Amino acid sequence: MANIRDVAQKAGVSVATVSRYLNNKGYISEEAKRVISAAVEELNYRPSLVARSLNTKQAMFIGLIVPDIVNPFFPELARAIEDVALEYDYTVVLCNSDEKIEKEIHYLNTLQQKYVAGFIVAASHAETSHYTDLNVPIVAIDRRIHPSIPLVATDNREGARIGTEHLLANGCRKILCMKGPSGLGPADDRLMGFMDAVEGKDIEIEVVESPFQFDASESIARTILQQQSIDGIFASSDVSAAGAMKAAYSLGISVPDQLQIVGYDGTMLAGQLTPSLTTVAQDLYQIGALASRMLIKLIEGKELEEREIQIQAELIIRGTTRSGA
Amino acid sequence: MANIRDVAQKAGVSVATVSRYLNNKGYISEEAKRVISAAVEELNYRPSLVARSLNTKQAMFIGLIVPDIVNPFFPELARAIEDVALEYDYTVVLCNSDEKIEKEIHYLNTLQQKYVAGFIVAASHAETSHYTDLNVPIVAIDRRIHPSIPLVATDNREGARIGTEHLLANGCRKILCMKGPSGLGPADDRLMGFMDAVEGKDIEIEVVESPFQFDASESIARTILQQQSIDGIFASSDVSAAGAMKAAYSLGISVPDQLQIVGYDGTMLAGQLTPSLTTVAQDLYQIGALASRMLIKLIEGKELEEREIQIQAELIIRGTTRSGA
DNA sequence: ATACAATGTGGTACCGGTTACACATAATAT
DNA sequence: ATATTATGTGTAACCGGTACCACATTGTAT
Repeated sequence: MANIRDVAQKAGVSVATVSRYLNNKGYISEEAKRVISAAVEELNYRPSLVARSLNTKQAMFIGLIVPDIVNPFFPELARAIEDVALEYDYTVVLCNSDEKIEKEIHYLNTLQQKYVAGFIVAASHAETSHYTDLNVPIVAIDRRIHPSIPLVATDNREGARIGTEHLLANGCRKILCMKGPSGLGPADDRLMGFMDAVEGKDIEIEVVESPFQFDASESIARTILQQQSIDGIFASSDVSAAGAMKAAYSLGISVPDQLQIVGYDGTMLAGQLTPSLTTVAQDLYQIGALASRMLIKLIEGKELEEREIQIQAELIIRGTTRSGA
Repeated sequence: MANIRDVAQKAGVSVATVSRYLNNKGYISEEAKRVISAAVEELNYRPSLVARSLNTKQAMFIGLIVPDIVNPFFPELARAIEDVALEYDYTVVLCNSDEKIEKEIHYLNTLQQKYVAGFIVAASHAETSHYTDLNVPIVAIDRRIHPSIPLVATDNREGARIGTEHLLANGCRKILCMKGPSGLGPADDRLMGFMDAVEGKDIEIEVVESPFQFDASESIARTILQQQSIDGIFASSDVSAAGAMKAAYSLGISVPDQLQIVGYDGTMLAGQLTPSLTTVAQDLYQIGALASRMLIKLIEGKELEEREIQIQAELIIRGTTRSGA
């Protein structure tokens, strides 16, 4: 593989001139451009990005830390981030944290040793000091890490309110709220939104905590559906809603006739279920894309107009509630 | 940030000794180890992996090229690859190709400029010259790229045969095969397996090509279900099967009573559908893990015992066929 | 005519590691 | 006693770029 000195020699100029040509900075004559371009072509020269990074102390990639890419919430986010990164010639490193603090720290360290340009993180901890004293730009998605760290997320409280109102409007009178893990910002916010909607109304409610996992959600829902006559479920994630649908099915409870269900997130999964799931959709692609653009701005040293972006959640009415098809 | 010279100075030794210590190669006295270790500790020194890569011409990461991480087939694969990579201190770069040859080439080039250690690729093309003359190790998953490139995949023909036999055993007499895009190795193999199973039997069949996408699959299935009295569907992917389930539901055809459906892949999606989908499962995690281990062997210059690994596919009987729950 | 900017180019130190080579000493073999 | 090997360490070139600085030349303002 040819290096910059080979190119300089072949073109009959100095390496400094070649470097200027490659980076399009400083003065270069048209003549020099021509000979260098020809030499680059002839040698099929590609600059070593590693050597470049050693100087600039910045490699053209960004670290994406998510709990688990298998959770259908994250692939869409990852996809959007990758699309924007590609546009700016960045490359995305995928890191699964399993919500374990040691894994987060491991990746933070390792990637910094590789001169990563920045991080996008869907964190999961109250313990955040390892994020706040980083010397690399970072953007949080979905969950707030710390007031000092820019965030892109949806208005979870409002979204949950809208979703719950929909159940109410459809006549539900005994509603189960499957809230997410407590301590997790969005889960708490969604619970608040749920409460906002039911408060002061003549509605029976039941709240249960359920992880963002299918199997656990199914069994939790099954237990409750067996004991009580629930006519509406507001689930804090599509995965939990899917678990609830399965539980209802296995108990012979028909959806949406006897039981109406609203999910949250607007993942692909929601649309692929049968009947398809009414859900409070977050525009996951947009969240990812905005976070990515934000991070790149920070990397480039630009100022952010807004440090926190709230996306509106939108109710998508489908087959698990009665006003849907 | 401290560098190796700082450490050497603080420890009162040369940089060569520090380097030997860090890489655990060559002779180092216990005394030297102690003082260096102390200096490293005190300065909180982390070696620059970029500087290291510039020498070794190899960065500790591997490129993963998939058509689209949003397709539920790939996250599980990616997860497995990442887990194994982590074990060996590699880091995974996620690349979505959208099945476009230019994007594949772009990533191949860019990552080589970054001294990527190797690639794992779920390719999608007949055109493969850009893969074969790479000077970096590469392993194919799911789809064969070229006889010269190691492969980890399942026995698609056999898997499809087993899946189809199951429909036959359950009494289906008019079966629709939703095959994948032609030209794609696994899709063709699965069609062959389907034919193997129905050949010579008194069965009516119908074959239609359908992409691995939910919406398209749904509308294709709906059209055919409206026109013909199908009692069994063998779909070449879980996503297509999910589309077919939705189509049946919207036409008022009950699954599995009037129509039985078998999917393929064994993705999480299959288990989360209602009723849950009988599917020919590939052990996606294992495919990913094996491919990852294989690639790392190649990177380390070791010989492979086998250049092609076939995983057996396994039928998981669930709710969309009658012998299931 | 003189000063000063704009344009263009080259030499070389530097980023932070690795490693070939030289060299010294201690232990073992002949 | 001498040759040989094992152990331990340092010097400096090198990986392949970037960028500071010096230096020329040409154009323009005073």
